[in-house]
Amino acid sequence: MGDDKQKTRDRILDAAEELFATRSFEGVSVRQIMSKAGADVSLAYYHFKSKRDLFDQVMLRRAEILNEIRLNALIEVETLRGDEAPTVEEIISAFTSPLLDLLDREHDEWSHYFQLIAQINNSPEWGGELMTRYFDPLVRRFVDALKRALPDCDDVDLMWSYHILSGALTLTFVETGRIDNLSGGKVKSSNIAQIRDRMPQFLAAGFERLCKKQV
Amino acid sequence: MGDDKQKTRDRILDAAEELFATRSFEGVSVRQIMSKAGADVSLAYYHFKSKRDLFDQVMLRRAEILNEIRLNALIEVETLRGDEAPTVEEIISAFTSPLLDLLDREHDEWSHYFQLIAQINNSPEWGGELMTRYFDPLVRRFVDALKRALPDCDDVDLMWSYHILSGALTLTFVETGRIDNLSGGKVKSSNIAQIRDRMPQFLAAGFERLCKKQV
DNA sequence: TGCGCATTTCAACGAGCGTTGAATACTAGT
DNA sequence: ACTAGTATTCAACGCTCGTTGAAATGCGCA
Repeated sequence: MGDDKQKTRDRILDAAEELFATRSFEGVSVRQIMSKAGADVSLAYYHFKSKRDLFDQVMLRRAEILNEIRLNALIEVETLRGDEAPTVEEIISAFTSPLLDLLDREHDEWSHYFQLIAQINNSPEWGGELMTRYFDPLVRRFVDALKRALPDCDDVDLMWSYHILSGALTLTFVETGRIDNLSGGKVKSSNIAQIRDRMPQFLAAGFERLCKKQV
Repeated sequence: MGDDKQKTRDRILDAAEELFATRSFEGVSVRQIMSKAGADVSLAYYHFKSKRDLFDQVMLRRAEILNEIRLNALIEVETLRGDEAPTVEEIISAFTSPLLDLLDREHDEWSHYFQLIAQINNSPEWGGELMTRYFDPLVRRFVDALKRALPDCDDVDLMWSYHILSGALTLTFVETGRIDNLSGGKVKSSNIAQIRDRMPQFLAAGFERLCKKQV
């Protein structure tokens, strides 16, 4: 009955994903996860080696899908242009839009995972190792594309620009409602359509100003 | 001996600040904090009402200092200009540079606090309420200044631009070493001097492009 | 029907958690 | 030297934690 096995395992992963995302790794107990998953505590240790292993599997489950989608988006803009390099905005859009689209169109399935990413990306303890492990190859690929679009850009400028990009994208994943408050309700953090095109526009302008100044 | 009281209380706050910042609220026990502070467990409950109260006092201790420094920086660029509005870059710089300067010049004293800010800003559970409580008045003041510098800017563009700014600044607080890896060691996340001027330059370009497009 | 295996339940372990109350040490003012 | 009050220590509470081993269940196949 390998079908039920998959079903239970996935229910545990779903519950863990949501709770880890909203309350952090240490802020949630295995018992709370299994209670949300509707299964006995010890089943967690039948399907996973430990709480930490469960966490790693939560991370891994969607990372591969994500990397493939984003890589395809980059390849698409590159081949579309043929021999000449894509614009900075097109590259950035290939990096950010797949995520924002998933957050917009398949919100229930992806929002918790993105929140989890945001949390570990901003944690000194987890951020370095985990983000490197799961996303570095893809990021290098994008940085290379940006270097080709901005051939005269200094490495220091380029890397700090990417750093700003990364921070901006990350915060968008966590819908704290702060922007709703600050705008007096006129702007909603849940309205991803609003940020989808603005994000690459804003960031491309930054890249270009920083990289052009010493040409 | 009100002097020793202050000394012990501050040692507890220092230890708590560092541990909360690196391992999160739930990831650290009161016993671990007091062990680092070199004092008995129950002293935590003599100086503070609860673990949560200790956390709040850690947040509060530096928030007021920070708000004053940043407000003064804004007032300074405003009065320097006299009647005409400061440039977008000057306003952004007044918002970001005080923090980056503290991180650079008084690293040991401020780095843990900034890491803590980064962590709660990216937490859906804490981020909304705590950031609003401690920093919203100041943020509103800066957003108003930006509105004056960009009078034709749509509110939606302006708020999302601020959102990007906030995410970029936040991630800079947490030194995960990712940028070190990605750049092959050529760029160091600890080298705040490199980002100090690049951050406002980059972000001002973004604000201006987003806000000018529908004029 | 019964064997073998994957899945699930039940009960428990030692450890650490946040928190408290009572007892002790210290020190400033008389 | 005595007192008042602040600061610190000691021992313990009830509870939850992550994890485990053994027993029970369900199921495809002989």
